[in-house]
Amino acid sequence: MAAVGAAPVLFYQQPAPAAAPALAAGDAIGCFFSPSSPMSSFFSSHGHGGSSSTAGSSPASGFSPALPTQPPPVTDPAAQFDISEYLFDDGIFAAATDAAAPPSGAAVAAAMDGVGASAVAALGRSPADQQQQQAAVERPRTERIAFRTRSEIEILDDGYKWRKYGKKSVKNSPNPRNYYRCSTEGCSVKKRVERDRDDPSYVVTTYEGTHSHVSPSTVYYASQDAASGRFFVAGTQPPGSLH
DNA sequence: CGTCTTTGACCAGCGC
DNA sequence: GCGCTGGTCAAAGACG
Repeated sequence: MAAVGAAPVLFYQQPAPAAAPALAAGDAIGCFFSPSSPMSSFFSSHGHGGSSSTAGSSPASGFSPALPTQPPPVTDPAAQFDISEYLFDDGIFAAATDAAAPPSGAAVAAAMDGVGASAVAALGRSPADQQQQQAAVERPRTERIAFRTRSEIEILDDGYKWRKYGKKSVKNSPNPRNYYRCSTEGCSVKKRVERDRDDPSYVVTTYEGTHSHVSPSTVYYASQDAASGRFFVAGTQPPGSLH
């Protein structure tokens, strides 16, 4: 399991672009969120990663395990945050800050793939919320996953380009909920962002659906220096377009 | 000028 | 049927 690469596993699905080209010995291809992205820091710093399936099946699954484990540090203090809880399709938050082993990339991918009971994540903790969650479970399944993060900023840069399309005040919460849609043409992924009603220092981000494209800021590593072990960034295009 | 945000209106689902 | 609530639409304005 790669230390990075959770991002494409989470947010990428078929149809895939052109298959990755054959690699020379020592080559490695990987990706992670934008170097300036706090999300990249999250995924790599926890050391859990993405798929390890055969290269070439899709850019989302063809990453070598031999990847750098630490992207450039996030220097903007306002952009730094602590991931606190993951929310999977059973609607249960799993603490991450104290957990020795946060959920694996495979587990997250499974949640995003809708594998499991409901594929619906509800944020409720009160009885009323649980009723809402029950209702949500009975609605048509949607790939949805939520993160509860401690952050000063609400908009966590996950590498994708989002367009805000709505803002709504939510019952029992003093904080409005913001609605975003992936601005890439043909991609219907949505996300909701709101401050936690109990602790405004936390931001609850809920992703719905899977991207039909790679992240615009995905970084691909084209080669690895044998002596230093460092990777060379090839660009922001899928491996198949590098030649 | 193109893109994005804002914000009020509208719609659908649900409970009573 | 009615009201409440969450989610979405779309026009207008802001911004680079």
